[in-house]
Amino acid sequence: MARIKTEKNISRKDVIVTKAAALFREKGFKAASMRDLAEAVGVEAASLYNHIKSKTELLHELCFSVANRFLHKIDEIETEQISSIQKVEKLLRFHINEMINHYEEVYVSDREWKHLADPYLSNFQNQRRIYRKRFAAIIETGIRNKEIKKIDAPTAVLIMLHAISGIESWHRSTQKISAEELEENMITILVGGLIHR
Amino acid sequence: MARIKTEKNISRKDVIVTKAAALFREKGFKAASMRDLAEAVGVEAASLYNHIKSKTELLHELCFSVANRFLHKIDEIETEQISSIQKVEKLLRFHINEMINHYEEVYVSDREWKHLADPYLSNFQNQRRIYRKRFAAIIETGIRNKEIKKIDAPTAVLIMLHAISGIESWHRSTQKISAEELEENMITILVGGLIHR
DNA sequence: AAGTGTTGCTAACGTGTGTTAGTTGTTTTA
DNA sequence: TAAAACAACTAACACACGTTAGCAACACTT
Repeated sequence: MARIKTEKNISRKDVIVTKAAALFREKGFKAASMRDLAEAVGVEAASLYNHIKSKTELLHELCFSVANRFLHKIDEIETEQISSIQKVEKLLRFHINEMINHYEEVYVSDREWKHLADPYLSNFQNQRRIYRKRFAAIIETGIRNKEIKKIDAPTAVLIMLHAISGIESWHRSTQKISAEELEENMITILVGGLIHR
Repeated sequence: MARIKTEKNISRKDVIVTKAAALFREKGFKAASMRDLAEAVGVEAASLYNHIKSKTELLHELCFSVANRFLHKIDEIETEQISSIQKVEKLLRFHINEMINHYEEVYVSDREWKHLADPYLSNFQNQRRIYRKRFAAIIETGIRNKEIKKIDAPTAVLIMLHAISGIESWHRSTQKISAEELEENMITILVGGLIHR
């Protein structure tokens, strides 16, 4: 009888959630079936339900664990005594590293949250909206201090966050530059722009 | 008997494809059912098949019509006698306007192409890869001419293209800045960067 | 070694899916 | 106005899906 292998401190549920992230990323939440997931885990579909409540529960867990990591980080950054530009850069670097190191979870949280069911859906959307407002507030402070150009802050946030989700393409490309190079390039372009002066 | 209304030069198939774009954008390709689509069109599900071959055909049409518009544009821009930065800006403005004015089709083409079936899938991926290489080539020329900073061109392309897909959030936000403002802000940030000099 | 909870299995249910067949009604053509 | 082409309908099929019930095998405690 095939058992789900676990190492210490990793529950069988964690194994399932992790495999689910990879699967949802690859196929999309709706297109990924519980039978697919079972195969990836090495078990029959019904057996999954000894560890999880439902397919959507997997999505909840993924989306909110990612969202919470970002919320904690912005909590931390807001209180630091550094310039706005430095705050923006720090937040961006965190996003970039999350996308590099926890690719599948972050990607799924970003693209598949639409398939959450209420009340989780509204909750998630709220968190997201608030997070973006706080990000925009940092930028607006920077504009008032003349560190940052006079731009529409929400638009800037939208550009930054979506630009980072492009790391998806980096992950899948065959000729990758290193993670460090990627990070530096993204910061250069997003913060400093394209034009050579 | 409920008939699909058409105006001149718009076939019933076009009506279906357009409604499909809106539906696929809202729910995702997999989650959108033919019965949903039928309801949006105002007809029974089976009736759709008098006009289309299959559900995936709808996705093909959407993806490739969008892809072709971008390919034509880059053909045009490549031959122009302007600086690399100007070419980049022109291409970006085209992307932005496509995203503003043909939101649903562009969005679906961007996010749902994974659900294409071979040989369409490989075909689409190829076109996409080639398009990005041509975009990167423009940037590399700019770098050699010292118009553009020494950055990794593929990374720059990835940032630009994904940043633009963020216009999705603009579409759904309640307090929108105008389309013109959006365009100018995006160009400012993407081409000129964040830092005030 | 016995007992107990855990984790797996098989079988199956109910529902929703894309799609086809066959028919009826409507518009266009001759 | 009759015939031909088109576009809608109802009914149904075959299949894949998420999930549950009931039972068997394993692992750990005492």
